Amino acid sequence: MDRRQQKTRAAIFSAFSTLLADKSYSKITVQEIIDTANVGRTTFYAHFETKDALLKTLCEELFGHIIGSAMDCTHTHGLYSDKSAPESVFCHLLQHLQENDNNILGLLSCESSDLFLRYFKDSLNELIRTQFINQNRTTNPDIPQDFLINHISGSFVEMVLWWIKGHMKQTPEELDRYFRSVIEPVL
Amino acid sequence: MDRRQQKTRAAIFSAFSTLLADKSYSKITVQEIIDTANVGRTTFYAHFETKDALLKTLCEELFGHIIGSAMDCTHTHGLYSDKSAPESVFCHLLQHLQENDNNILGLLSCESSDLFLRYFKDSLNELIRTQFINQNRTTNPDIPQDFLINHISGSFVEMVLWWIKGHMKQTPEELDRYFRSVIEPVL
DNA sequence: TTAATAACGAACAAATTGTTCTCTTTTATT
DNA sequence: AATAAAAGAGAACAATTTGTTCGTTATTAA
Repeated sequence: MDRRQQKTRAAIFSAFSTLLADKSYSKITVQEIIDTANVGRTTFYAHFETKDALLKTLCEELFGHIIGSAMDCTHTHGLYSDKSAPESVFCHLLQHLQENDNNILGLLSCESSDLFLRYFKDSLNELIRTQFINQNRTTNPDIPQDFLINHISGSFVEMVLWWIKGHMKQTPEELDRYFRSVIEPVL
Repeated sequence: MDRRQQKTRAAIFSAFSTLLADKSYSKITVQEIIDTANVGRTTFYAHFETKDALLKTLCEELFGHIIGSAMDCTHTHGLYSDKSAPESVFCHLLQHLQENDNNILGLLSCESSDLFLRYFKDSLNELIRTQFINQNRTTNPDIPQDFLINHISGSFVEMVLWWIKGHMKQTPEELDRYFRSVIEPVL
């Protein structure tokens, strides 16, 4: 890809992230993104059709990366490494979040975090669903598997929201313990 | 209150709900609300400062009502009527939702459902928190109560999202059973 | 009946959006 | 180093949208 395109793209993403740290997605205008990124109006529209398209692309890059790494993790270890293991995929994910790659935390702490967490949850659902299918788990037959999968990914997302809201006082390991203590009993 | 004010207010709320059934909140313009409600531009702004203020007021009216009724329910019965009771507050809430007062379901099924469910969750959190305080529950001391409260209300909201997404195939009683089977083990 | 008040409608400036030009700069390639 | 292709800049644009300010008309409560 042309070096100019890369630079422009990076500038727009960076500007967008910066703005998101300050104000909610809905209040950010294309004009502001253009000004902050310091690119021409035409250039922006050459790269992204709308502000929504920009958001979508950003989410795809971000969560594609983080979930991809978790996928690798589960392929070798399963949802948990083993029954007594301190290292679950969830812990792995939380650590990834805390490392703050690509300022993902900035996005998840911003006013529009819901937005990102929905994308996150969709990816998580996939991750957990494949785990269930691979492991042929024997769950309570009275409870639909689909419900359980949604419960797990949903609870995880809600936990992350709670974590962020409380300024991330807990370590990923602590959170993982909390999470397992409310999830494992239902599996 | 002046009869004219009531009518205007109702017309705006109704127009807003109608529009929300068709398109996402962010894509609705004040102009459309004005046109649909068939009120003057000045009149709209005399009632609500912005579109956001309108949304907030609508949410307050809606969830104030539904949670208020659940509050009454828990004051007499507690979070569950008794250990083996088929009637939990959650069931009560779900039934309320299904009855579709004020077209609340229309709002919760719309593209902006997240928006409403956040309001819903905040109210729920209050409801559950007061329950915990009143009952002096003896929960696992290693897990913060705050985490548990968030887990419960969060899971409930995620379940409702799941329910709506799947076109509400289940009855409130079924859902209540699912929910209790994943929540009671952790209490 | 009357005084208060709510709604209406037109017009307004300012900001935003997405597009279409032309012109300049930067690439990759030969 | 020369060149053709691609990308960006910048100005101008019509169309919407927003929130406000008028003066006027209708409705309400007393």
